[in-house]
Formats: sequence, structure tokens, C-alpha cells
Amino acid sequence: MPDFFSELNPEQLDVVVNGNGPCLVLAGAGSGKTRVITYRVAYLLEQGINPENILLVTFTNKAAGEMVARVQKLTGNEKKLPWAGTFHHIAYKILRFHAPLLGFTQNFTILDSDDSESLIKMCAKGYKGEGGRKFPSASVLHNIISYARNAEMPLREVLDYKYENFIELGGEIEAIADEYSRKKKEANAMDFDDLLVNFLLLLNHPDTCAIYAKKFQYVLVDEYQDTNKIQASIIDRLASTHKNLLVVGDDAQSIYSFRAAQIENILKFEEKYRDAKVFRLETNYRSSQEILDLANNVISNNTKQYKKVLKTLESSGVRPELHPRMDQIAEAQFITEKIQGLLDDGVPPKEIAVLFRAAHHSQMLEMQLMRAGISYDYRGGLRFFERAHIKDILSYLRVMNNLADTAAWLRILMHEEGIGPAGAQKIIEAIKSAETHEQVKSIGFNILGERAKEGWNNFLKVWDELLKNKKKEPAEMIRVILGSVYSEYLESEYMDAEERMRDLEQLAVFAEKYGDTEQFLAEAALQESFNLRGDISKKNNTQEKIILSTIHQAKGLEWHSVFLINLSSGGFPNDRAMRERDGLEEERRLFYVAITRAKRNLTLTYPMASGGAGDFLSGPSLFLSEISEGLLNDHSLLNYNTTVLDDEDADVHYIPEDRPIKIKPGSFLRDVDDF
DNA sequence: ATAGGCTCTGTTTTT
DNA sequence: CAGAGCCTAT
Repeated sequence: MPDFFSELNPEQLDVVVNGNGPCLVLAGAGSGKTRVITYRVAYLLEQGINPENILLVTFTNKAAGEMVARVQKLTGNEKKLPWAGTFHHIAYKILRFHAPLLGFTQNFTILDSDDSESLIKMCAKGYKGEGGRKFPSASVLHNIISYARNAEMPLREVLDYKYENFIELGGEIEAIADEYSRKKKEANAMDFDDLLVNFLLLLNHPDTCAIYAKKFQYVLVDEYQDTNKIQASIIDRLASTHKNLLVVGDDAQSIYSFRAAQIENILKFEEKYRDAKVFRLETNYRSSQEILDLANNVISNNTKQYKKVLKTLESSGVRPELHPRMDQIAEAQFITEKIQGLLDDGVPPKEIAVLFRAAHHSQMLEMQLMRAGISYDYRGGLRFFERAHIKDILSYLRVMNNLADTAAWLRILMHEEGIGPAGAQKIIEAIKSAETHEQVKSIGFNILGERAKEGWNNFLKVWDELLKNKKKEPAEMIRVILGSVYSEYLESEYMDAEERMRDLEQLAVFAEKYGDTEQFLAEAALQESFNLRGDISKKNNTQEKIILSTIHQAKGLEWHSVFLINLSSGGFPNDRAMRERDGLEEERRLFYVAITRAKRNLTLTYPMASGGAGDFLSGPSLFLSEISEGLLNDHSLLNYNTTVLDDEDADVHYIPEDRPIKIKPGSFLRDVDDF
């Protein structure tokens, strides 16, 4: 049982003890947000609240897992929190129960973005751009459609808002969106957006809403600044009976507007809930004053932001460093040697992170790290469950689970020699009339050409094998597929077949946790688990590895030493993002998030020449030029023409820190008028 | 008409 | 690294 008084500061304790009714917690970077939420939940449990009646919504599954673990540790018992998870997870859990109400069966498939795109591609077939202009690709169409749904905005309005050059295609895009909806329905499938939309639909019905609104006595939402309109509505419904809604967030860390997150949710919370209590967490426990000074300076360039100043009373005496290098190779070498230095100083590997704007920015560094024998964990980019071979295997399970799963059929059929897009389409059409797995065998022959027939026959052998093992658990099924045919395909298709086979073995191991294929597939679709790049051979010793991560994936985390790379113009802020509405401000918030991950050391770098072969000169990031004088140790001039490091002056020694750092109260958030 | 191989290009962020 | 586009073989 935790000692709430000694383990929390007064601000935190206030939230934990008095967080009843509608509450808005404005929590600056590093102010102990997670701590407050976990202690609040522990407090509720201690008051005798049944875990079944607590809803805890987080941004990632990982965050949910961590919080649950911390609550368990605090309360010292095995009380699980059955309703802790992401919006999508919770939506799935409830939707599965009520699927028939919405015209789905319980075994409905969850489509990931890949699947969605392949269905949209089918819907968009035949549409051509006019006047030499390209028709938007499936992925752009998907973005448009998805945004419209998450923002609860009509399609045409979305075009107007952020896709002006497609405005005249409004009619066509609407038609494609409708066709896509139909296809999903037919396939007994929901995409990520459907999980939210249908969940809200369910809650709009008074009877179903009452069930859950009554059930959830306490609703807590983390990262509230990154919720979108539909998520906010869901939460409002779920908290409508007991009105114990505690949302936690920081408008300066809103970095998901591309997914239709709207800061207004946090800014207008008090308008919506007139009797809301507002709490401010104003003590920074994470970073040194030097790092916070930089962060404050950066964010002060945003106009659409609450004004705020993060402060501590202690300084580490070490300013953040800026080190330009000639090109990406030199930059990577520099980082590698710097990291080696930190490791030699005794900094634990897991206290070191390298952050970047886009997943591919890390390539050069990965090569250097491998060469130096420094192992790392990688976060960002293609995730494990999105990799081609993993999706292949999952597709077999998916069609077994849901015969109507078009996207999965497409994937499997195209693997067979002789079957291409056209043949696959015909087969999928025919499968629609099959009601049982057995009936699948009897279709196809009269509609296919010679070569396609052969491919189909080949597939039927696999199908037979699958049917024989239909009742088995997912892990066994996976091993059956691996053992029968897939390995041959893998070898013929990929250079790194062996490595991929090992991945698949991992998948089987992961699947062992599930007795039920349906559950396993849902989990696979909703997991944001990291991919297995880097040093795979020494898996499971996460403690021994440094972290490479996109900034988005670094949200909510902290490290003793942080490197922020590729801060060049064009690299960060990202060119594409700048074309979004308010893109610059969001990029700046992203920069702010990156800076505030660091506890003691922060090193910024950029290559002066980039573009692969080093042909292009690119200056420093706009964000670097905005920084006021005196906040950085700027090594720009010192190293203008060197590619090798020579910065003994920059060496920092590891100070194990656990001293909380206090800030002046009242200096953090002011009123909305400050806009 | 369809499938498949080969080459080139361009890469934001994620449930 | 994978997707689009082009070309060739069936």
C-alpha cells in the first residue's frame, strides 16, 4: 500500500485525492503525469472501487501495460485492470460483444492500414486523373477518408481543409469511400477508424450507452491533447453517468493532428464541463534547467499555444550541445563515438537514446553502430506485424477465421504462380458464394485460365492442410503453415529468408499466449509492438541496449542522454508536414517533445551536406536558427571542415540523478487569453 | 488480356 | 525497401 503523502508532491497529491468529478490535469513535460495517474488508480482501488469499474484510456498499448504494472506494484496485489488500454482496444473488446447489433459477426476482421489500402485500391480502379494530372493514390485516398471520419467532417470539407488540389475530385472520392465501406461490410471487416466510429454509434444508442456509462464509475484519459473529435465524444458518453472524468495532457505536446487530433479538446474542456476542476502539475522532475531553457525558448515561437515556462531550481552546469558535421556519415560517426564515450563513462545503455524525425533518418547511424558493436533497440517505421512475411502468415489465419476477408484472400492468392490481380479478383468473387470452408474447394475451375488453374490447384493443397488443422490453436496453425509450403515461397522470394523464418518462429511463440485465433488476430492488428531491427541475436536483454526511435515513438519516455539527429533544413521540420495546416507549429511541438525527453545531456547534430551521395548542401534546421543566443554550446564554427571528432571539451560525466527539481509555482500555465 | 520480371524512384508521423 | 511503371512472354 503506497504512502501517498510521502511519495507525491502536494500538486500531485491534490489530483490523486481530489480528482472526482470532471477534472483537467495540465501536466508539463516531465511533471510526473504517469505517476499521478497510477497513484490515482491505486487510490481508487484502495477506496474499494472494483477494477471492473475503472476505465483507463492510454495512447499506446505499451503505456497501458506499464501503468497496469505500476498500479499492481503499488497496490501489492494481483488486481488486474481489465479496462486499461487504447481507444481501439477498448472499442474492439466492446464491439466484439455487440457485433450483431451493427451487422457484423463476432469474428469480424480488423484491417490494418495496409489492408485498407489494398481494398481502396480495388475501389479506385478505373479512376483516372484528368488533364495529365494524377489521380490520388490509394494511400492518399485512405488518408483523406480516414481523416474525415476521425474529425467527423464531411469528405468535401476535408478536401477543402487540407487537400485543395483534389477539390474537384470530390464526387469521385465520395464514390470510392462509399464503395470502400460496402466492401468492408461485405468482408465482415472493420478498419481502425470503424472501431472508433462504430463504438460511438453503439454509445449513441441509449440502451447500450447506459450499460457502459453505468459501469465505468471512473474514467481516466492519458495524452488527452492527442485525442480527436470522435474519441472525445466516446469519452463524454462513457463518463455521462458518473461524471468522474479525469483527463491529463499538455497542449505543447500535441503531435498527432495528422490523425485528426484536436487541441481544442483540452482547451475547451472547461467550457464543456462547467464544474471542471483544473489541476496544474508544475514541478519538473526530469530535465536540467539548461535543457528546459532550450525547450521553453523553442516553444515560445509558437503562437497557438498556452504560454508556459518550465523551470527547475537546479542546473547541471551543462548546456545542450550543437554539433554540425560534414555529411551523414560524419554525423553518424560522431554520434557513435559519443555514445561509446558515454558507455565508457558508465552510463547504462538504456539511458541513451537517439531520436529522429523520420524512420529512415537512422540508416547511416545503424550501420555505424553495428560496425562499432553497439547494440540497439529500434522504434518506429515498419512494425513487426506489418512486415510482409508476417502479414502473409496472418492472412492464412485470417481467411480461416473469416471466409469473407477479401484483403487477406488477395494477399494469399497472389502468392500462387499464375494468379495475378485479375485471377485473384475472380476467385474472390466466387468465394463470396461459399458458405463453408469445404465449399471453397469446389469453386474456381470454370472461370480461370490455364495458368491460374494450376495456381489455384496448388493453393487447394495448402487449403486441405489448413482444414485438417482447423481446430488447432493459433500457434500450432502457424507452425503447420510454416511446415507445409510457406518456407519454399520464402526462400524463392527473399534473400534474407532465414532471418524471416526466425521472425515467423517468433510469431508462433507470441501466438502461444492465445488459445483463440480471433483474439490473437485482433491483438496482432492492434499491437504497436516494435520491429526487430538491430541486433536480433541477443534479444530480450533490453537493458543492454541503447534506443533508436522516431520522436513520435519517444513520447512519454525519458533518457539520461539524448541525441537529436538530422536537424537540417528539409530534414526537420519535415517538408511534407509543412504543407499541412499549422504544420510548422506542430513540427515545433515535435521538436519540443524531443528536447524534453532528455534528463541531463542533450546533443543536437545535423549534416551540412545530405542527399545520399552528399551532393546537396542543406543548412541547419529553421528551428536551430530560432534558438536564442547562449542556450547552446554551438560547435558550428569549430568544426567547419572536419569530419572527425575532437571535442574533449564537450565530455560530460554521468551523474546518477534522482533528485527532484523544483520550479517556481504559478509560472507554468496561464490563461487562454495568452494566445 | 494477363502475369511476372525488371528497373527506378522516393521515403512523415501511427492506432 | 517496396511500390509504381514499363516491357515481354504467354
